[in-house]
Amino acid sequence: MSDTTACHRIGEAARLSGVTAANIRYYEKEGLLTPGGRGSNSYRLYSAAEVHRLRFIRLCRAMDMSLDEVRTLMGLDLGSKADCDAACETLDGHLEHVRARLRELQALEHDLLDLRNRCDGSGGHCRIIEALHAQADAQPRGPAPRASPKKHHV
Amino acid sequence: MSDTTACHRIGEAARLSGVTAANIRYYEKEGLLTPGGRGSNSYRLYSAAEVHRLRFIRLCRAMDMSLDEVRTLMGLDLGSKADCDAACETLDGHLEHVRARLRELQALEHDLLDLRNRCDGSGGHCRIIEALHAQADAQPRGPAPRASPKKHHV
DNA sequence: TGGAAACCCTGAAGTCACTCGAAGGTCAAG
DNA sequence: CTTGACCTTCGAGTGACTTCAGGGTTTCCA
Repeated sequence: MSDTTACHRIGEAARLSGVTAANIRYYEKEGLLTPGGRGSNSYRLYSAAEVHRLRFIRLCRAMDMSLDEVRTLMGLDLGSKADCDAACETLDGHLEHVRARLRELQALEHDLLDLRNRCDGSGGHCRIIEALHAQADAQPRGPAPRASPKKHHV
Repeated sequence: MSDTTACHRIGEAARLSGVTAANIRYYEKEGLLTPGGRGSNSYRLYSAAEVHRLRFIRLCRAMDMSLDEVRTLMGLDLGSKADCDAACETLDGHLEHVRARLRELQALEHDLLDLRNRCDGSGGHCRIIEALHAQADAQPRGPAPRASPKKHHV
């Protein structure tokens, strides 16, 4: 099952998978897709299996995995115990990362609301900017305040 | 109060503000910091006020604002009604963005957990990869699944 | 006093995951 | 025969950094 079913051009593959055409070319360049067949006009052609692969990638990306993680995941063998462990590990790492970010954002929302509530919109002088400055002063000096200035992706 | 109190070198300013030295230079290059005084050795020197400004930036970044938003916010005048409105608008837009991201991440966590629970670690064959493939197949074809492949920053 | 470690400088390039633009080739409908 | 939708490549741009190369300076300890 390689090129017998290769029938979609890139635009159609894009519509079917939800990945833009430009992005599909990018994934190919990045080695997430093996450069499949081409028509006589040198247009790229995609089989249903390749569209599936694209959808798989999009799904992983929607889950905020890095392309590296996706590459790892896609290289795994369903039957192997070692590969199962690898998949679990990837997922666990990922889950932790998502949760950390979730905690950060919740704290963030709280802070932002707090800040927002300082302005009654009545035209009296604005306490928002004032408050931000005060907070900056109040920060003791710790290495990261609460939402760490992202070093990780996302 | 300009250079009478300019006493910290970049490393110390970094420690005091929680912004790395390289990052401080970057902010200066980006115009978020006015290029303050230099010592006879051409080392940058930072006053307490400048350290404060750095902390302010870090706080905003920790709240996931873009440097552009920070620039806007820093240019505002505390007394002006128009500027107060601008601050509120920035904050509101920002709050909405944080909340949207929060919703996405919650859905994400759910999906990841779901996926993770498919592997009991018992050594039977791994259902995680299988499940991902199945999901990719099940995806109807919509333009974005749930967590939109980020076009916004963060 | 000497020399190593720790600090500072600049400018340029690398990172990630795209996104956009220019300049062109191909194809079906009207 | 032209119009417009599609496809091709390559190169550059985005944001917010980080890292590197190749130097100069300062500080500390023996």
